[in-house]
Amino acid sequence: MGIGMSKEVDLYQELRKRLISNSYDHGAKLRAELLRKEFNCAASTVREALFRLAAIGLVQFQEQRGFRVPNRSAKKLIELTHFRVLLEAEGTIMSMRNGGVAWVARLTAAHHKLSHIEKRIHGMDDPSDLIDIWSKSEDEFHQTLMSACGSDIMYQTHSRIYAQFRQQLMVADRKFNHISENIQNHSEILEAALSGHESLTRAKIYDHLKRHMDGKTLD
Amino acid sequence: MGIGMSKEVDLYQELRKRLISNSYDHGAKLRAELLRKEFNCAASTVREALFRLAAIGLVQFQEQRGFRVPNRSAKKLIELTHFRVLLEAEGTIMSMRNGGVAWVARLTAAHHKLSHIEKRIHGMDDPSDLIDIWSKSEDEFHQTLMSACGSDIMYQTHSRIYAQFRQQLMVADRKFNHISENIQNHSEILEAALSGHESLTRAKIYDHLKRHMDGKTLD
DNA sequence: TTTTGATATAATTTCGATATTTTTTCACAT
DNA sequence: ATGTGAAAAAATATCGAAATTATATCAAAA
Repeated sequence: MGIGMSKEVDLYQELRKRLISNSYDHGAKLRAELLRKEFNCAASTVREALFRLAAIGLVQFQEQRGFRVPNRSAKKLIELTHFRVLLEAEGTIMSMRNGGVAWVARLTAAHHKLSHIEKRIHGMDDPSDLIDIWSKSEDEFHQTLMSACGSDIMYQTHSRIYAQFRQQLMVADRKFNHISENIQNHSEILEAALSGHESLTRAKIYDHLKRHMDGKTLD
Repeated sequence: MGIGMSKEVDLYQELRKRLISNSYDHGAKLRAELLRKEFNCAASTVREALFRLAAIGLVQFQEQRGFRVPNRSAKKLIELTHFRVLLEAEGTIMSMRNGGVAWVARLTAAHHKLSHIEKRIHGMDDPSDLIDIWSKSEDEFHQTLMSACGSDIMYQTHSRIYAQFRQQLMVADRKFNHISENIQNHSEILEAALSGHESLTRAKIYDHLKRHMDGKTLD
């Protein structure tokens, strides 16, 4: 537990991790009472943490009916993918215009890290130990794309949408069935962004995500 | 007070109204203790309502430092305007593709209502009594533009951004200094949308909002 | 005068309990 | 069997107070 961190922050962070990594069944109720016992705190503390998670769309809140893990659906995944493409394409293009060398450096570094991990995963039988680290790296790469767009509000929105997108993805996809495709995609996005070609960049971001647009990448 | 409405919902709705209509100074602290007295409820009830308002960006929350009304700034207004144009243009085009006659009917009706009010305002010396009703109508018109886009997530995001945008606007703008411009803009957006011309529609939405992109429409 | 640190004050966060609402259970009637 | 409604159980929402943390005050030292 970090210094200055309130109990709620711990709760929030822990639950956030669980929700994004699909530790809970979709649609499952998040009972304040159970969490209260597990985390050894008051019910209202749990409640607050859940409200904050509802704020970013990772849990669903219903008046007088508590909190639950959002249900997964093809429709939702398609919507999230669409929106993510829009935000990420627009944000990346803005970063290309405003980011300068500093951004290029950060992006190259983030890609290098991600690419390294993805290549290791590619040659493994059981890469499940690397899920967490890959997860963080891919997150970082996509966030870096947005990071120089100059708009806090777009950056934050993208980060919410990305989290919800990940929450919707099926387990099978986390087994790296498309790893070689992904390696290719990430490289092409980097190349396009560095070349300064805006519509090409937009197209490469779309290519990377288009396979989620038919809703087949769900459970 | 509506039936089945919890205390918190009342609080939430009331505070939301105040925040959007700029009843509080920007940057002002929202002390749970004061609100508790005013609404005759517990501090944690206030706290929850404030968390939910923070979720949609209408109040700012800081760990161990409570809640405050977000500060206004040119940067923020410019960001919000940019993002709103992106969302509203994209959403309207999606509505044009998917909405069909039902959407066209709803949009025409919403515009008719708005246009009627705006014309009344145009001929008045002191239109301050009409602020609330105009506010609702303009909200409805812009929401209707998005309403058939087929993406809940984009619709909800737009509605958040719109609320934050309105929160940022200066008082002077609420005195209808640009009313004749607005009447023109709204008509042109409607026309473009009905004509099915996508890039024209995009341009008209941009035209409607571009005057906020220099940050001069602040206090 | 400015800075530092101790103390007092005020605000926020957490708590455990109570009140309210929803959901489940089960006897009874259709 | 099926549906209805009352009672019990479980879950959620609200409360008032206690514990924690930040902020203001002010005296002493640089």
